[in-house]
Amino acid sequence: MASSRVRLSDVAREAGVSPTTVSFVLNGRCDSIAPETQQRVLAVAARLHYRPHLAARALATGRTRRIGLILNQPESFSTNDTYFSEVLAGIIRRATEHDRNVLLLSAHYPDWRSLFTDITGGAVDGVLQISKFVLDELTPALIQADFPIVCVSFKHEDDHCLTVDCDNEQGGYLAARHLMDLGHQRLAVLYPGEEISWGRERMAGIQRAAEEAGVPSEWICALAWNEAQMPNKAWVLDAVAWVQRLAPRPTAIICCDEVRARMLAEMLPSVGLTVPADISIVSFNSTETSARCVPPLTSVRQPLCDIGRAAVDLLLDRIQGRTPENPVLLFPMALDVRQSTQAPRGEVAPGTLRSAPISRTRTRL
Amino acid sequence: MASSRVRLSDVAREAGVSPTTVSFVLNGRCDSIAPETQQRVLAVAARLHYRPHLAARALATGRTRRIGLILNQPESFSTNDTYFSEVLAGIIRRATEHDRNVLLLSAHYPDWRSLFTDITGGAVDGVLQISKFVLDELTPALIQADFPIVCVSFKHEDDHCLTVDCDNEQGGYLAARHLMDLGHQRLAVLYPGEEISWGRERMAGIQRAAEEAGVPSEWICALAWNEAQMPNKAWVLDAVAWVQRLAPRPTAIICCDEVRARMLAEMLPSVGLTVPADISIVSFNSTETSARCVPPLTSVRQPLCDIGRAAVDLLLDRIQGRTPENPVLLFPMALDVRQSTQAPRGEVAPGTLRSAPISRTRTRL
DNA sequence: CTGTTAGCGCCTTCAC
DNA sequence: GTGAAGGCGCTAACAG
Repeated sequence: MASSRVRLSDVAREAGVSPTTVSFVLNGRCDSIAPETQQRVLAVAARLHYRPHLAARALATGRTRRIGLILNQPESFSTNDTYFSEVLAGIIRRATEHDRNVLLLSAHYPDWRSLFTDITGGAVDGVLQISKFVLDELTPALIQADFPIVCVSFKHEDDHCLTVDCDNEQGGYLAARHLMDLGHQRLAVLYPGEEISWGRERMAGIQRAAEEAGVPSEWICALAWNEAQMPNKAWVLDAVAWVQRLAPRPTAIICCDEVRARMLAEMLPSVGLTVPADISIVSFNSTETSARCVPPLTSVRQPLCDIGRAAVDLLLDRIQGRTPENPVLLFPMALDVRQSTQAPRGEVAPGTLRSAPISRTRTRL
Repeated sequence: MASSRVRLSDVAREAGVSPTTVSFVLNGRCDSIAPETQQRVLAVAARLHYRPHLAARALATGRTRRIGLILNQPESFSTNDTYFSEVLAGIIRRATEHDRNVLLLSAHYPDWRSLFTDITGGAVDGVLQISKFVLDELTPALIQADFPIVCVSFKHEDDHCLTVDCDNEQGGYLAARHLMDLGHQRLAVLYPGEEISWGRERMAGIQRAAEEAGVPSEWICALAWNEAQMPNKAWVLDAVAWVQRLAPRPTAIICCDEVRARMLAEMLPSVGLTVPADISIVSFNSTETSARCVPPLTSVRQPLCDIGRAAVDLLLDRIQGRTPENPVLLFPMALDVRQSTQAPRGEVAPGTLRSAPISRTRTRL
């Protein structure tokens, strides 16, 4: 049974029409085809269990109806960092709605060139890249080759590049502003450094809040991690030691990564610092990871699922040649206040700092 | 620039050889080609930035070098159930090692037929299916079409079907045995019912442990959830109420799902039951989800990443026509004892039950 | 050891 | 409204 594949021509012959007609009917180009003929073709196709051969179609049309998702590392999934998973869920759902499939492209390719070769060799019509890539050569190469690409949650140097991201500057501002409203003035910031766009931007927001509150910028101390590494306990331990060494000790920590924030919350008590009594913590992303910490972490939320969906939309537009008026799409962030933040003890009471109400409208630079 | 794609024939012409030669060189069939010619071809290909067109190759060879992963629901990722993510990480890594890509196939297709059409229409060379499918028609259809498929973490009716799974019966046994060794005799079991293979099997293991310990099977009470639904609080609340109504009340709960187990641990205190003082909990999977509960959950672990890897290996073998001697690959489970289990108060002391040491070698039926 | 040739299955611009 | 014909880029027999 099922000896050889049923082809378009088989359907045509069986229905007594030409291949063209069948192709037209099956691809919706049926404006110019007798309704009766359409019915017949459809019926025959169904009866024969005709299934178009995707590779043949792709060869003929130059389109695969597939989009690629570049993974910096397979562990992206297993860090218990649901950030990635939630964005992915949005991507998959939207892609499916558009009748597109998602091809996972692992950066664990032997080298970036072979990945580049596959991508531009017709594996997919376009790619989504989440997070700054470990293989720094790939992105510029794709952009230069004019291959459709959308950067998700990070900004490429080239402003021209399609991007979906959050307003990280605002996020940083929200976090710092919340703390300063509570009376905190000396802050420790844990972040991926200035190389990573969201690290840089969040820090900028934090500094804007400090300025606004009249807090000297030297009171904001920052420690950077290596974003190429997965979160690990050793680094967080070092960070804790670093915080302890600071004099005067900061009364609050802003940690730009959820997994590390949780580790932090777990480790601080063991060095005698109770959260939030002795030290407050603000985290980012606000997925369940934050909510389920002990104590539940105050966290800056971003609409992860929407980001995934928007990225797909943008990419498909680009693939179809439509250039959006604005290449960079920014989503707003919001603060989820939980139990990891409170006023510092014996510090300046809230309200004495010079600052405008947090709900004030702000302008993006 | 980059006007039109560089083709194989371009390389051939430029190198002064035939397309065949180029094809051979580029595909490793170079046993029969002068080393010098090879060098020349390779050099030209590199100079011209030649990149083979994947669709064309797929059309000619009938192979895509892609494997599909059928997702029952995009939410698979975002339930904070790292189970799926960890298996996926294994899959991706192994696939990449074999120079294969993973195509995500969402069950959110309009209907299972269109998914079937894509799959058998040459989108992928074979598929991995994790968890029993919501669309029950797809799997049998693929199997009947003799399309390469590997079932991961569930068993299809057809024993013939390639499967990678854990020894769930053993897992159930380990969980129950641990509790009974502690002195528990009345157990509540939360599971997906007998329809789901791992539910059925774990329950069988639990009952074997009960038998072995001389515990009457009526003392093991089970409540089934609907596996087609994502874990939700309402169900867990009902489950808690159900446990409370049982008389005599069980002293321990075995919950076959990690997310629900965590919810359980969170809700029980609110009805006056302390874990583990009043009631013990054993969970499954033992990912970070279990470890980070309050209290950390005793849990039955399975080698999730290895399962993913093994599934890929099995599928690729099948695709290449190699039929493994044993279609079903079972991984052993192990028990991670944490803080959610302890001896019941005022119950029979450990040791009085008739049972062999847990380390005893056991035979699979 | 290398070149010639004939598809792989579908799409699509043209005439009819 | 429908059919004929060429081509998408690569592979793999089969000669030579």
